[in-house]
Amino acid sequence: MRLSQLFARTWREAPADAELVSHQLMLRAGYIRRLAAGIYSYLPLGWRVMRNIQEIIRQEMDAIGGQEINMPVVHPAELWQESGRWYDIGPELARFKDRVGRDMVLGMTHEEVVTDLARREVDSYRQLPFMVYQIQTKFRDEPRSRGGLIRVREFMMKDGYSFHPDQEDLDRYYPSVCQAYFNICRRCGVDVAMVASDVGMMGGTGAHEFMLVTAAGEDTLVLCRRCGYAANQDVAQSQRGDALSPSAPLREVATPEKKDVVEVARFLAAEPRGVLKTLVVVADGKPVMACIRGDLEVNERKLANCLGVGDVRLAHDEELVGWGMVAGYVSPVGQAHCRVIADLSVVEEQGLIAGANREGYHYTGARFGRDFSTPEVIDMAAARPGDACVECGGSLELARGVEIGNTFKLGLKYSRSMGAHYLDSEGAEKPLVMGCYGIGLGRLAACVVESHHDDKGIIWPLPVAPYPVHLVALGTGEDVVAAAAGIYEQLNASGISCIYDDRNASAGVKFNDADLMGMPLRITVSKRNLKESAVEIKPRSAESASSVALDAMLGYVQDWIDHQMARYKP
RNA sequence: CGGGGCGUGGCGCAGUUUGGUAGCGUGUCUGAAUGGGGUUCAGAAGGUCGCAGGUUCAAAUCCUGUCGCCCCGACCA
Repeated sequence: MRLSQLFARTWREAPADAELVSHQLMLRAGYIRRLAAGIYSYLPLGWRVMRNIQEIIRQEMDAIGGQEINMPVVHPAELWQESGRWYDIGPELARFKDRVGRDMVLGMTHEEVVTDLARREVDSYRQLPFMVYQIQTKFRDEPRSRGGLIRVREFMMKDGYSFHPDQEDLDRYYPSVCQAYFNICRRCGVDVAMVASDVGMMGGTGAHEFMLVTAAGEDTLVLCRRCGYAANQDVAQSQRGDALSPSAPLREVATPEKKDVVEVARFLAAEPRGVLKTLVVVADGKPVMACIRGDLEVNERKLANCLGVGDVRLAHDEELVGWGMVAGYVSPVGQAHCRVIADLSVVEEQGLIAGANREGYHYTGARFGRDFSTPEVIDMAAARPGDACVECGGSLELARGVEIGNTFKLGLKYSRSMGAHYLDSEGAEKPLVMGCYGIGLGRLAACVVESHHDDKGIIWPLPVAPYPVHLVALGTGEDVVAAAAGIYEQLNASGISCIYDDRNASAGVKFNDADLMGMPLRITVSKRNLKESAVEIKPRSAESASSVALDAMLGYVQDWIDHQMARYKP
């Protein structure tokens, strides 16, 4: 491709509203252009990256028995009503009516459609298991898109769905998908962490996310360096430390104006961890007292999952009043009206400071099982850095991550609600057991850039680079132009695709654009080198260039490419 | 949806407080010189100042409304 003809231009400066490096560089180098909030076009260079990523994904999905299909973008609402998500999902599901007034949706994912396919096609255990996947555009009307390609509304996703006769078969297959995901990310040059994750709106029995660990990430991860434990904070477990509070009789003490944990603890000469923190949350419109040791925070996602509701929120002060509660002095001690749920951290404590359910007073010496109780003891604490790992006791760390892909054991959620059955070898009707597996391609591309750039531009790993070679002709002398054109032809004839900077521009402009666009190998043709019958070859990732004889050029490039590709081989 | 901010040639910005009919850098086009890290000189094109009302002799500037975009939060397969 001649750069003079390439449909894209580079920008010297990034638009002011692009914050992430990947966003800035992909805009500046002419890979993507924004059409609307969270909606992007891919220019030729960007699309070549996407096609490379697609091909890697296809190879890895095919390698684990995947069969590529393509499902519609537009779905009739009835399918989503059958699964229940028509009612469960809010405005991020784009809905519209067709010309005859029929409700339709834009597919944000394809469980319904693929389950519908499966129930029509599958009758017998002999057809199981199988996995189908597609690479296709999705639309989710996110409340807030951000970060360039990291969080968008319209996006290309690889979504795969596996169907199994039973849970054991899904459990057997699931690790091969995870391995394929590691392979995909490694071949794209992205180092990912597989973390246990929340099952979210998909429902199901287990899930993992594949995360690029980066400060630009939106999710909080809990990691143990010692044993490799890794989980999204929304499901992460941790040890809370031994109970310390001494046993004491329950006694009411005056704590005027002391409402929050820190104030109360200080007033009574105690530590925050000697206080029983009681949050009143609203779940399905009803109040629940969530009790946790004072030094810990509640993770609302974990709490909501334990309560079996979509989400919880803190109650407003007016709501508390309506329920006869006193803000700052709420407590499970001596009250019988409100559902109480307790974190594991409070069970062993012998004498905690707790609210007295009246203005200006707390109890000391409150003990679980004696002064208050609930059958609902759960893990709702947010893991903290430095907490002990539940697996090995090592010290946990917190990190941020970008979710590139996810894997879910869906189980029976859709086959039940949509009636997808098969007959087993005994002739008994059984529901299909499903897994589903997603990867965001644009997000993966952005993560490659986040992982591979310097202050001058992108540094593409060879397998995803739009072109392996960036050929630069310096000056407009006839000999240089002729030599460069010859090399261009030679590379093309050898199947090495190449971007050829044939513009009448100065060396600085060409080098800067080459660095910005980030092709792995740069070949420079100039009068200076031509005198030695040589060209200059420089890997984008290297500091300096090598002089290579003209007649050795092709072999050098081919060897370099082969050597690089070997690093990324599955 | 809550909080904050921004809309002025392709991109980055000034001008808005104190109304007087739009400017700088970069990019683009033409010509010339230059030719190893965004080179130089000369000339040129390109803007209903997001949109709609209103105030005024006069609005980028003041008022009202509206749309779009960004950041933080809520939300998120």
